Amino acid sequence: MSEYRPRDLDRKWQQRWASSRAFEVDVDPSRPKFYCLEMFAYPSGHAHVGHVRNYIIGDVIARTKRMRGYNVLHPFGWDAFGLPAENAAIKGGLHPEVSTRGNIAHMKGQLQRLGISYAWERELATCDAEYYKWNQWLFVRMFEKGLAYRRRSSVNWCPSCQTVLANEQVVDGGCWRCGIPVERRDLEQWFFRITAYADELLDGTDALSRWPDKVLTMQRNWIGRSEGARVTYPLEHPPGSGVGDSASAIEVFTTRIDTIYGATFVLLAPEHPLVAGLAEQSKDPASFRRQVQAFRAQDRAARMSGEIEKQGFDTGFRAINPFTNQPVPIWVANFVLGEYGTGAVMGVPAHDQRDFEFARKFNLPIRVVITPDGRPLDADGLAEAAEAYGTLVDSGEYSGLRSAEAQPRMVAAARARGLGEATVQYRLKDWGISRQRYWGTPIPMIYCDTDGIVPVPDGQLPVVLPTVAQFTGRGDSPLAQVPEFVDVNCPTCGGPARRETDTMDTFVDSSWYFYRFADPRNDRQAFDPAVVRYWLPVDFYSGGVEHAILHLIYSRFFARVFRDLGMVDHSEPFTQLLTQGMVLKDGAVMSKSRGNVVDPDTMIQKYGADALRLYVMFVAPPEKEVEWTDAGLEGSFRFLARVWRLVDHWVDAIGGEGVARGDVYLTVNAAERTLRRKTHETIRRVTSDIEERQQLNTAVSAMMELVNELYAFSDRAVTGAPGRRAGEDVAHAGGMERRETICVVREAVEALVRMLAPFAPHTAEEMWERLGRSTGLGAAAWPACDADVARAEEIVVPVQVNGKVRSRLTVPADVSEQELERLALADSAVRTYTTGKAVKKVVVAKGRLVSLVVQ
RNA sequence: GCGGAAGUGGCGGAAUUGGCAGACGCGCUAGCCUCAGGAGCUAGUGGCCGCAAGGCCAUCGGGGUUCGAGUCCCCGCUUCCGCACCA
Repeated sequence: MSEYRPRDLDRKWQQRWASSRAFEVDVDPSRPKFYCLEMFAYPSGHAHVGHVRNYIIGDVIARTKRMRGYNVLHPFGWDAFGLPAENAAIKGGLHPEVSTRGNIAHMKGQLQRLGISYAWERELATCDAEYYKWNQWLFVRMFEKGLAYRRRSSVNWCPSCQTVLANEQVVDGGCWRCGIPVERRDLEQWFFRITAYADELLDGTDALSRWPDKVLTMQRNWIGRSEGARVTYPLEHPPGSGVGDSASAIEVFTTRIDTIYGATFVLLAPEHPLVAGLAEQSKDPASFRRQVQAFRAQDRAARMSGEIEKQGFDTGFRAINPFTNQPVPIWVANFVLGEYGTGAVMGVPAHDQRDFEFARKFNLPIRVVITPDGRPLDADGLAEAAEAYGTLVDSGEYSGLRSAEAQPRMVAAARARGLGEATVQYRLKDWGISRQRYWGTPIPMIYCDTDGIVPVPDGQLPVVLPTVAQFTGRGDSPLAQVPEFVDVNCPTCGGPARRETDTMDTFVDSSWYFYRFADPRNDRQAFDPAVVRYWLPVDFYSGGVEHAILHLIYSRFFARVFRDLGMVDHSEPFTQLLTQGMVLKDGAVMSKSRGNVVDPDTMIQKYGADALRLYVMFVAPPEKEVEWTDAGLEGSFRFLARVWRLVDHWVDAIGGEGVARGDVYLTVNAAERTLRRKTHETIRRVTSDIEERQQLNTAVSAMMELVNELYAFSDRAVTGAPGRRAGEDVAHAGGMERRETICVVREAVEALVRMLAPFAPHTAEEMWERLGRSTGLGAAAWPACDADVARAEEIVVPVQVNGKVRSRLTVPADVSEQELERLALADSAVRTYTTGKAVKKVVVAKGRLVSLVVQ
């Protein structure tokens, strides 16, 4: 009798996998490939069980696919650039390079102690020059294609992180990382033209059938495509001098041109370019500017608190509604967004709730021009705006048309007069990637007074991040303080020039790392297209839902950039996406500051890696949030020990390479037949739970059922009695079993050990070895389900009378509907409910149920 | 406010196509084994009534469709998530 000692097994098998390079793979066109990937990790120092859950999910998939005969690529790496390491350095700690390398070493050890089957020879870190060189190379390609460009614009600035943030990185008005409210700053920045792919990124979501709807919805909303029109409102009296001349009209964006006859004012965002000019020409420029300034200052605070009160003021100027030809007042309003559309809107109070509130507050006229249900609306009696589509009224020649008919005609009319055109507007904006920080990829650009902006020639890449000794945390780029870095000769004219000193957003690093994994040591290219063609796209990708927009939309963008560079031949990089739920402790997300982290190493020390792996898979479906409990982990440990004892009990009888002769199954008894059925049914369930349904929790419970069945069977086999007998110790089976019993049990135990391998690989490998199998649990080791065996020959069919189950019939599985009906009506328990009553209806669901209606 | 997902025993969860609600595990109870048990084995464990056989009720609440609803439809409540003046 041997004891289950997981810690010894962990060590033994982890060493063996490493020395045999068990998980390293190469391109092999003769085998189907499977690329299994978990989002790589930011090396924060310590992984807690919440992080680790994701890697276990991926590992179960990877190990299963490997056993199913796939050539499985399962790599891991480090999203190693980023602010926390640099911030720690500012606080007087270690250089980011040193702390990052140390954190990587520790976290890698944690993953290895979990027995995650990574191809570690492909490990990469984005802070390696061999990696970020290709960030720079790609940046230059994008610059050449006009996909990377520089412009001055108002950007999000995090005062705490001392850097610019992309729109995607602003959450609830605050920095995604530290939560501090962001400010607006005008800065020269590099942008990636992701909007060039807006339509494609949106349409592409339809094809992502194996992504969660939630993520697709979030991406669609983020892209925010809306179709409408730009319409020009000429100024009533174009100012005769100065700024006004070139800006003698206001262009608005609207999705509801059908309501334009109801436009009774025009609203400008405080940031609108025309505002300064109007202020200049106004009666009281100082007061005008003061009010604009108040709105702009307000914006920041308002973002945090949510709703702000609508405010505005009349500029005193008027514009001409191009459809009514009537002048309407121009107001500046705090709720009009400068960044969206044209920064100006037409105010249609009768049919837009915001305009309605604004008009009521400032006593602006309300004109009804749409009747939703044909019944006239009274402008004075409106309680809220009538936003629904309907039939146009009081709209000149368009009166009487439906909204949908009117819109294209009105756009065409505006266009004919040069006062408008149909446009599509996106919420998505170009991705600002400049960061005024040190610990990132240097942007490979040079500024020359003669030649302007010049990319670093490919031959001079990588632009290596210089070692900086002092981190001050001041608001300019640390690289600007390194003269040896900044001062450079212009690649074109050779004269003195300056390097760009900003670094790239780290989301650039993570937008293509999954390609590099296919060919991680290539020093001539970012990757060999032929190798990528074999491995990509990623078949299974899992990670946190917090990347639903950020990383996943950027990666989809990069895939298209590589495609248009001719380097990949797909558009979507991730075929299937799983967003795993978080692990909570005491009802809250684990975090160092809360002090509620569960350390995987502590758990491994106590129960072994396999118990931890199994518990995390068993506790809930992968995408659900779970609450950590130590008791649950103990339960999984008990299960593994139970399996261990089972194997221990049978090992002498079933061990060795003996192969069952096919005909032995012809003489099995009833108990043996039941066990065989359970075995094959379990294979079917576990296989589909892992591969198709990704319900890893029910895969585990199916195996638990098989173990329970094996225990019950062992009891019978031991005692020779048909039923279970309390007190019998299954550990003393002796060697007296029938040949049939041995074959059936061997079949069951072997299948069990194999199916357990993805979840509890160390325990399974050890048991497999103890069973005397010379080949390990490698390729093609997955058990096969015999559908004929899995199918029950007898089934129990419930009989309902008026919707209540009154009897159960045990019948052959292939019983006909007629026979089932006959048996049901003849059943004595059923008859007590049917005698003296009329059977009005009989419904037979073949093989499932009989339902009688009596009266 | 808009959009999405969800609501099932004491707890985590299962029910795959509209067909026996509560698989599996945790916890709890009892028996066995044991020097001992925080080990193991066996049995029980949604509620109510009943000695029992059995019956009734039960999947957030209320309606509906159906022979049959946790599952489909309508109304409402609650929770979580995302978006949040996007014109």
